[in-house]
Amino acid sequence: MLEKAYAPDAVEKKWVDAWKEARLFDSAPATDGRRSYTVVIPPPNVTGALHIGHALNNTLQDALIRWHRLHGREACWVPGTDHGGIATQNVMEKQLKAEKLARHDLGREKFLERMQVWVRDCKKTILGQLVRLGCALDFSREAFTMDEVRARSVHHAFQRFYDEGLIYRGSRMVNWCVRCGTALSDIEVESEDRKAKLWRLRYPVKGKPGRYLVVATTRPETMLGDTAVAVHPEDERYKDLHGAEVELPLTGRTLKVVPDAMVDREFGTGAVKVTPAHDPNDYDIWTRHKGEMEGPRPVIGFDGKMLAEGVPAEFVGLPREKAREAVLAALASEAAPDGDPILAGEEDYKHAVSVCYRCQQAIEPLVSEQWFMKMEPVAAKALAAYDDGRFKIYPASWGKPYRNWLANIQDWCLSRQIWWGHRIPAWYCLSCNDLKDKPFMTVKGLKPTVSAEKPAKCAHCGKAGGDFLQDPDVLDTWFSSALWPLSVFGWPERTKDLAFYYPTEVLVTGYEILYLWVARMQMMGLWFEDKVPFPHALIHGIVRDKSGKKMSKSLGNVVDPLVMMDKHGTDAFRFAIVSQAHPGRDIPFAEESVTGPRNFVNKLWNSTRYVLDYALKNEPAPAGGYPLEKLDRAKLSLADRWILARFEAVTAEAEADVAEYNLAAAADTLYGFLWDDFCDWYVELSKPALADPARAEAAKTILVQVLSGTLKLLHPFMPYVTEELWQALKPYAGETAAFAFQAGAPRPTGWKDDEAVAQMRRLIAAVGSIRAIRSILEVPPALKLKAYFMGSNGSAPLLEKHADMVKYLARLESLELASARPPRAAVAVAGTTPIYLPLEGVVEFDKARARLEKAIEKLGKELVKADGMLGNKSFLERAPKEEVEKVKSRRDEAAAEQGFLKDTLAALAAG
RNA sequence: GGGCCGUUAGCUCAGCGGUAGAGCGUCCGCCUUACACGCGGUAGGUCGGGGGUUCGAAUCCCUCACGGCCCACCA
Repeated sequence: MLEKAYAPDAVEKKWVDAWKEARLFDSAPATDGRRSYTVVIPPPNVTGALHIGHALNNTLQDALIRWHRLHGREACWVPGTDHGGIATQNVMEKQLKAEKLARHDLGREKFLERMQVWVRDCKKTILGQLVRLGCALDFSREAFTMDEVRARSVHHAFQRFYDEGLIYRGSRMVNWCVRCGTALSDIEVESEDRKAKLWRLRYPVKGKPGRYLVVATTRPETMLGDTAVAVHPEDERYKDLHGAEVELPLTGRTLKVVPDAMVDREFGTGAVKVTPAHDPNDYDIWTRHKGEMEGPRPVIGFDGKMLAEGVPAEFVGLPREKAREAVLAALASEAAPDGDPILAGEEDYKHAVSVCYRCQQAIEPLVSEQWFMKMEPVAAKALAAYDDGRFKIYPASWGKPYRNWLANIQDWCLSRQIWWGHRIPAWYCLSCNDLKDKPFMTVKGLKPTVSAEKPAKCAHCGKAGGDFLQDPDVLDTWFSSALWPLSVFGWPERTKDLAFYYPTEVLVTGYEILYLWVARMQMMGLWFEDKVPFPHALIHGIVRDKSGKKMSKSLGNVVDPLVMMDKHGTDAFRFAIVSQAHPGRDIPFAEESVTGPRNFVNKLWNSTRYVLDYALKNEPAPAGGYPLEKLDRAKLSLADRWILARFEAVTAEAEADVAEYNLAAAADTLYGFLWDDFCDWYVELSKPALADPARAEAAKTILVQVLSGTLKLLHPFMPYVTEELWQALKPYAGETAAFAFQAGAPRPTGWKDDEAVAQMRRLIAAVGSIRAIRSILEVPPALKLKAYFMGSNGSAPLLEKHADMVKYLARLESLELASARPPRAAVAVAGTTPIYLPLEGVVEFDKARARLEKAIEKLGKELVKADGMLGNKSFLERAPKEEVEKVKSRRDEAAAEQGFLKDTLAALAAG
């Protein structure tokens, strides 16, 4: 016997333990021909606890895994975590900072040791949260992007790309994060609108006294590194200055004036100072005018401070921001030859600043030596896979941006100057490479030997057993993430797992990492295995706070999933987020949104209590339970046939929704079925049926089977409560599986029955109509009324046949056929058939009038509309016949009902 | 500067070519023996504006407005 109320805590704990004990979610390659259904988790970074976005992401995956396991696939959901590169290193650096330490105080080795300890704890937290959320993960397969197996995958991939000439070392302008101390790839840079100033600087033109070239800049400190001034080739104002020279203030250096079409004549002064060492555009200008101007002159170092070389002593060593102030001060006091200051103006200006996606600090573009990967050939494969439909994105609207990104792909900067990550498997023979006291980033022409271990001999000089230095940098964390669907199955080894589980089925993730991760997995999978790693990607939105703002610690609007689970139960919380996860939409999460689902859990609980305690009276289950197969269709009641048909239809609907990854729609469909169809109508109608020995057996069977079937369909969304309830129903349902997970989905029963559905719909409407009248006219709820219907066609035969049902549901004393309209009666309708409710002495008629008039008016509008359509020749000729029929019957019903209401009104007035 | 998404009941959102829906909230009435985390009923929308296609448009096309996101080298 079930407790009176559902207690989530105890039940959840019970099943977590039982599932674990049974190793329920462990998977092995099937040998009986069953297909795999594989999902690899987007490995959370080991940066701390999971947030509500993870809860959404993993609930969706869990629902898919459980759904397809119920449908007979060999489901395998691979858990794991990501080492998380810069993000994780930053977490550790913050901890160190609290201890007044920097990573260099510890040294690389000690630092990494500490990281390992942190990672161990963090994994435990994360995996514990996933378990709590109910995730059906195969923990025997837990992987980490930096464990030994994954390291082999990474080294192998690097080696192959290097051998194929796709990975190379080169000098480029890269996005440098001064705070994180590392280069970043282009997609790790975000742009942020910031308030700034636009300053005007006057550069004196050489040989033309009194002539100045005025440049506009947001970064005056970089003027120290200027090597040219650019103007538009067609700009009349400056045509005479092409090839002229200007003097760079504060330094006395000479700059060339170069014409370049990139310059916008409308913006600023139409003249641009060119700093090829610190601006990507300027760098490009230099590449176009190499013979005409000096190349990059770096003035800002990797630490963000002004360099010594070529910088006036007063600025040397100043951080960028301070240097800006100092340079501005100097330019304001520095007089040009005409006596006026060099600094000629300042205006407010808002513009996009490139910032680091991990620390939001302004990016400093710097030229350095880094490892890059040439992406075009790899992207071409992914592009082809997308175009020919081997890879599909849900919702499809993400396809265009995805495609666009691949089509315009840039080389990928792979190396990071941090310690936490896969060390780049490149070694430098000290005979071939002069590395004495030089930062690798500045050494040109290095000759690497690529190898996971210290190489036996140099690939360049062939010297064996020499001294080698391993590249100090690590790989972009996304490089190992990109290999995830391969590496978790042991690739490049030809493992049985790889053969059975790869390619995986679907990748579920948020759109913020579509390029960073999804696209790269596609590229890697196609390049190495010639197969898409997953044919489908389900791209969900971001969970925001209830006002639509992004959740963030600094805003203090973060919702902790654990707290939600504690307060409302895991199932209610899961159902709340899934029902809001409409394809392609962000989710504004309000805690109140868990209330409905919590009530639904309660509803499920009590429906099952009804079936067990009330319908089955807690009697022991007969051998084999109450199978549907034993039902004699000819003996079923209308309600029986109706609920079975509805169940069949709803099952198909939910299946179609899930096939399109529209889990919110599936959840909604099942919610509505259980609550409205099953509880509000079938359960109510089963009460008199159970009291009737001729019908009791069928009612019991249908209650048990439909409810347990619905529980199985809901199990992917709310695993705990459905497990608990399904277990209780199991013997009655005649099921033998140990857990709901293994119980199999409801099979089609063949109970399609359009007639029953149509008839039931009619009777439900009739009951609704009677109830409405009772309620509006304030008939005391407990009072049973007499009712009469008339006619021999329309719904009359149906009412006659199912008078008991209507009587029970509408609280009628009697429902009989009458030959004449009873006096002083209100009227309800069943289609075109009137149901009269004599109300003499029961209510005050005045109250009914206003309401009747309103209803008559409303029906009048409907009639006008329907008549308009039916009077329209084009409609009659061109619309499908069934549509015309629909309108006709709608018109007839409205006309009939309006007639009854008018009669009623007249009758009331007469009284 | 491109591209995408959104604008539907008081709130949060479904629906996306055939009479406007759900949940929550409102209001009225009910402790009717599974459930007051409940039951029954009720009010509330010219589906952002304007054009067009169609027998018919919230749903398709164009355009405008207002939000939001993504991409892009305007100093």
